Amino acid sequence: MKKTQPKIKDVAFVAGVSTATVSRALTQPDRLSAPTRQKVFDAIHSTGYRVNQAARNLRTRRAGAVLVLVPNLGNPFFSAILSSINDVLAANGYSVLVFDSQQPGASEHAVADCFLNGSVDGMITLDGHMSDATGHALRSTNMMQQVVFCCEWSDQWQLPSIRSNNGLGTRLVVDHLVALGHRRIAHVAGPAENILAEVRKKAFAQRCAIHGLDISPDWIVEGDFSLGAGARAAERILALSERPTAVFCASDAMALSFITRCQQLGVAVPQDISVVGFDDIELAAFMEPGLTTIRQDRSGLGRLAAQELLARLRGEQKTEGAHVIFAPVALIERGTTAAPP
Amino acid sequence: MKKTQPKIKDVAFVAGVSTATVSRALTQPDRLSAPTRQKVFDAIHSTGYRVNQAARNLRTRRAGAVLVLVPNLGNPFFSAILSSINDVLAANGYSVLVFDSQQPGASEHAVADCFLNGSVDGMITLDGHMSDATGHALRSTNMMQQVVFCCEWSDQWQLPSIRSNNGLGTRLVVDHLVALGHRRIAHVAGPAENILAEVRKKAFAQRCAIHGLDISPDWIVEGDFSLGAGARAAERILALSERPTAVFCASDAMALSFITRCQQLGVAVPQDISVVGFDDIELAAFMEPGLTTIRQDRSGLGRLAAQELLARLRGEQKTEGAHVIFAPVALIERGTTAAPP
DNA sequence: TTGTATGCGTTATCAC
DNA sequence: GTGATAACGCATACAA
Repeated sequence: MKKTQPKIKDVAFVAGVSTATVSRALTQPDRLSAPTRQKVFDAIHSTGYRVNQAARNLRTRRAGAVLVLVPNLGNPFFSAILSSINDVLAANGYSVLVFDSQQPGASEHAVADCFLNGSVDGMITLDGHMSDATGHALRSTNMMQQVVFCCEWSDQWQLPSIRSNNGLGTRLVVDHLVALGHRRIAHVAGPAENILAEVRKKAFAQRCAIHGLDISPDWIVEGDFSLGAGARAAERILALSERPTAVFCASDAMALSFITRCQQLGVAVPQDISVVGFDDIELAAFMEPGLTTIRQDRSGLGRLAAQELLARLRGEQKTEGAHVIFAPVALIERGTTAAPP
Repeated sequence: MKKTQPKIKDVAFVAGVSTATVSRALTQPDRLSAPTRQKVFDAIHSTGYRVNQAARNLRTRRAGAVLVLVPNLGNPFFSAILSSINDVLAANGYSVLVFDSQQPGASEHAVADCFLNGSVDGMITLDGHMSDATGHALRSTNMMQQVVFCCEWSDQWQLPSIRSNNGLGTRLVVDHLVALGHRRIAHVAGPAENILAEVRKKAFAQRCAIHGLDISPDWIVEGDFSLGAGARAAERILALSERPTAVFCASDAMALSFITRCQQLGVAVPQDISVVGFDDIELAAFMEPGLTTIRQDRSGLGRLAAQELLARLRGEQKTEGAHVIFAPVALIERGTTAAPP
């Protein structure tokens, strides 16, 4: 148990050099001669020295930390992405600061504060909504270049965005169902204000139109991606006089509870009605029947977002405005889709 | 777009006071007269001043940040706890730094570094394993008092621990099954080196003994809490010549996939075999039949851990060593348990 | 109650 | 290639 943490001065004394040299050994080892460099490293080792981050941050005006804004940390879909973001950033020496954007109280200004007080070098946000407070804070600190959207995005702010190819995913779903012979397809959408819900719903309508399908307004049900929403949607859709033969749910969670409610109401999946999800959460492969769904590359989304941000933090990425990178999606055919009854 | 962030000196100039007064207005407003306090606040507002965290941290030798160590961020069970930890800490002005302890590369020493370089004031760990590197770093920085276990824990390090009452939960399960008439009960455990797995397995054996049940060694199957493990366990248990009539799975994930595999193998739940889980994840209520399980108070666990740590950071909590707080558990009876065939 | 002056531990700017 | 030294922005002991 040491009295106190050794400082750079102590290392310099032990190594018989100046503090400047020790500092250089840490940040730009090439600029030192081999022997002195070795002396310094030995001294660092023998003293057990670690740089004081606060002092370094103060001097360099950097934070060595990145803020990740997650809407609902409890949602496993997001936490998987957070995990891969964390991997990449940690491997590059950045700390990851997490904020839950859904949390009522602090978040509104807390995010802005992180930039204003310099405790963060950049941000990856999984939340397509960006508050004005945040936007202004980014402007006034010239931080707009160090913000990356991941999964969700906002057209209001012209920022780089890593996202799944939602349009393609939706088209794969419709094409798959049409190929099976379905002509009456329903859609359980996400919440109206959500960009993903909007894009998928629009792509769904367009693709149906291309196939010449008539989609009744009753067949478009608004949900919120949650388990509860899927169950409620099932009740509404199964009660319709003209019942669809297939349903495209905008999330696996809604698809799962949709199917459960069907079973409870005596409707067989896929014999009576086909169901497709979106996400390919791990459970999709472990239910019976397995869930046909669109796989999103969650770890890829996180990794790409982290790499894009890293490039910007290094000043490499010069592209201005909305730079969109699409992560691949794929249709995973399992047991919840079949030919219509 | 300002030229540069205003500093405390600028505020002092505008308010017509000294920098010390501005600093005091921020940290101990009571010690100022009402009028000067007002002047300072006005100046802060008009200049758009924000404290520079790095400078403050350097001066106060605090970080204003807490490290949360999560084994597998992608696991929804942990992320739900992380969420409530985050809520409490954020509300108290602490940033939350997240680390994935399962991640192969950095984590081993990265955690220790956080303490050694002073970038963190304390830690909540959801991982019962604490590396020696971390332990020594805690010792040498006198940080042992600012570490709290949550969910999992380690008897090796005498530290405060917030945990569910795993023993009670397990007893509730056994009693429930026995009350239904079961005498042959299997257990799908967690991985051998996991403290939760160990505690639940031991409690299971003890409670079965109290009820006079003979538990065949074949009926204890080691898993790893994952979906894959539940399916594998089902295959093994259903193949036994002397098949149990009920199974207690140490996690809901294993229970889910256990049930799915049963269905695939033509074994009906709960008619042929009863299944109980542990955790009460959200999905448990949205499957058919609903999963009988032990509810853990995830948000409570996180909240209590955060509060315990906050008290220690404030220096209030004087209790030394292993201070254990049990979060309540409850048996949630749903549809996967019934009388034996 | 308020102001003055110093130092927190580093890095960057000069010299040499 | 290396050393002396001045910031970085804030909080606090001490004076007033």
